[in-house]
Amino acid sequence: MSGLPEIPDATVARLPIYRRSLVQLISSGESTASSADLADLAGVNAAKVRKDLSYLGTYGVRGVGYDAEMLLIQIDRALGLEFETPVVIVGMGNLGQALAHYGGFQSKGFPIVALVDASDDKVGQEIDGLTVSHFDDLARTVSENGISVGIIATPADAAQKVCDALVDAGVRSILTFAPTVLQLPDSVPVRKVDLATELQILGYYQQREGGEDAETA
Amino acid sequence: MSGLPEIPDATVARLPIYRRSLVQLISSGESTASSADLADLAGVNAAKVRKDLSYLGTYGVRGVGYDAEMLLIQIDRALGLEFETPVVIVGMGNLGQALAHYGGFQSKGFPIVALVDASDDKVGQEIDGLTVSHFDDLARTVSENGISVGIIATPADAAQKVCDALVDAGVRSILTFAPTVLQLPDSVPVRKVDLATELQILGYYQQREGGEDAETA
DNA sequence: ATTCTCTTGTGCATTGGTGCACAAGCAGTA
DNA sequence: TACTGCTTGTGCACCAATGCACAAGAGAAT
Ligand SMILES: NC(=O)c1ccc[n+]([C@@H]2O[C@H](COP(=O)([O-])OP(=O)(O)OC[C@H]3O[C@@H](n4cnc5c(N)ncnc54)[C@H](O)[C@@H]3O)[C@@H](O)[C@H]2O)c1
Ligand SMILES: NC(=O)c1ccc[n+]([C@@H]2O[C@H](COP(=O)([O-])OP(=O)(O)OC[C@H]3O[C@@H](n4cnc5c(N)ncnc54)[C@H](O)[C@@H]3O)[C@@H](O)[C@H]2O)c1
Repeated sequence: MSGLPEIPDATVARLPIYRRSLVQLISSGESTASSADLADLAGVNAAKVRKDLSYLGTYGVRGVGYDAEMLLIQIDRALGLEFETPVVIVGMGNLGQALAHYGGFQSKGFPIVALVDASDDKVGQEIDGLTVSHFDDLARTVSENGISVGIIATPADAAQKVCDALVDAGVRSILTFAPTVLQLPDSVPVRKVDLATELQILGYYQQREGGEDAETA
Repeated sequence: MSGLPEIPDATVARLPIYRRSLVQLISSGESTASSADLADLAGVNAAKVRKDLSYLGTYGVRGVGYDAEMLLIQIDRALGLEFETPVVIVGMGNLGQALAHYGGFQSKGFPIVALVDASDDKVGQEIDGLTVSHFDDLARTVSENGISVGIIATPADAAQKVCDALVDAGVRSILTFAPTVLQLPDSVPVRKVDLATELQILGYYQQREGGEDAETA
């Protein structure tokens, strides 16, 4: 579809960090950003920054750096952030409600436009200006609102069912908090956030305290 | 300290998934687990499972598989899960409160034993059986409770300060939700969970919808 | 004892990621 | 125009991770 040249996974995972760093530089008045500046703010090697950015095209100027505004536009284009991406949260328990209240998604281009739960306790309730709708109406909720991202915040044992329903409803990518492996078509990308897993990973490095790092990929 | 042979990062990140799969097999009555079983539940390649587990030692039996209970013990030993690891949450806003209410940490060996905030609105409040203590008392809170993990759930601009305070207080590893790069000594491992970043990564893969995967590392 | 079946453990080739080091090239100055 | 200072873009060598493929070994059956 897009004529872009295929960006390595490791690079894609860093683009949002560069973006954040860049926004920071811009808001502090800089109009150009060098790879060294970005490397510093992003906590990585400057050569890596340059190689990563080179996948977007040749937007740097030797001897000067990158034009900050231009680079931001290019990163946004690569990440598909030119347009807003509406999100639905499924599962309005502890976590789902915290996510619904969080303003950070809206401001980053991912407005939360619908909330869904299966429990009668939750359905109909108003949370942060949105009325919780029923899981059975998911397909309609998704299509009516043009939703393309689904966030799963249900217990693990409901996650696969919710996942299937989201895919059927036409959601194009999924972010899950449920600690379980989801089965889904290759055409729908998933990211998993599992907090207990993160703590367990820390346990390993903490145990052999003494230096090795534990970078989040 | 431990005479263990140094486990690759990629393997460490998968051990918690194997652990979860193993617990699942055990609770469904299995007493042995083959690499194929585990691979299936964990959503990875069977050869990878075997190579990963081989870093723990030689606990499999050819023709049979792994003794489930024994393997669980070995994974727990590698991850330092033999003993409970007390946790403090700093920042009792939306997210901090959701985390405090979540029972999953306790049951996975990471009891939340203290809650901290800097705002007078929050300090003194009781949440889930714990009284929120003041940020200025962090050092005492950490040492009195033998806390070794700190979770940062404050806004990004307070995160570095909180991080420094946690390290000074003697915390041995950190999990942060603040969307910012933290500066801290190599001896203290960190893991970062950044939800906006996750959504942006999904944006890339969604844009070039058509097959490439987007595995969480 | 021999054979057959099943599963581990690992050697090896391949792929992906990292970072050093340097030539290429722009801007500003004289 | 020629020179200087700075920063990009990338070739290259290294290291980590992946997964195929197979020999080695365990147990069951005959
Ligand atoms: N709360 C946390 O801080 C936290 C931390 C780490 C992981 N998690 C994970 O996040 C998930 C949610 O956690 P939580 O604490 O919010 O749980 P919760 O029990 O508070 O909320 C779960 C919600 O999902 C709803 N639900 C159940 N089945 C559903 C279905 N089929 N369709 C729609 N909604 C359904 C329930 O009605 C409930 O409102 C869990 O998988 C949990 O393991 C939560
Ligand atoms: N809520 C979410 O769903 C969500 C999602 C993604 C990321 N995050 C990130 O998690 C962090 C917390 O988000 P939130 O929505 O809970 O924010 P919040 O504003 O609701 O809560 C922040 C809390 O931190 C406290 N605080 C501020 N400075 C402090 C300090 N120095 N020491 C101790 N406490 C301090 C505040 O008093 C407040 O109670 C933010 O960095 C946010 O970007 C939150």
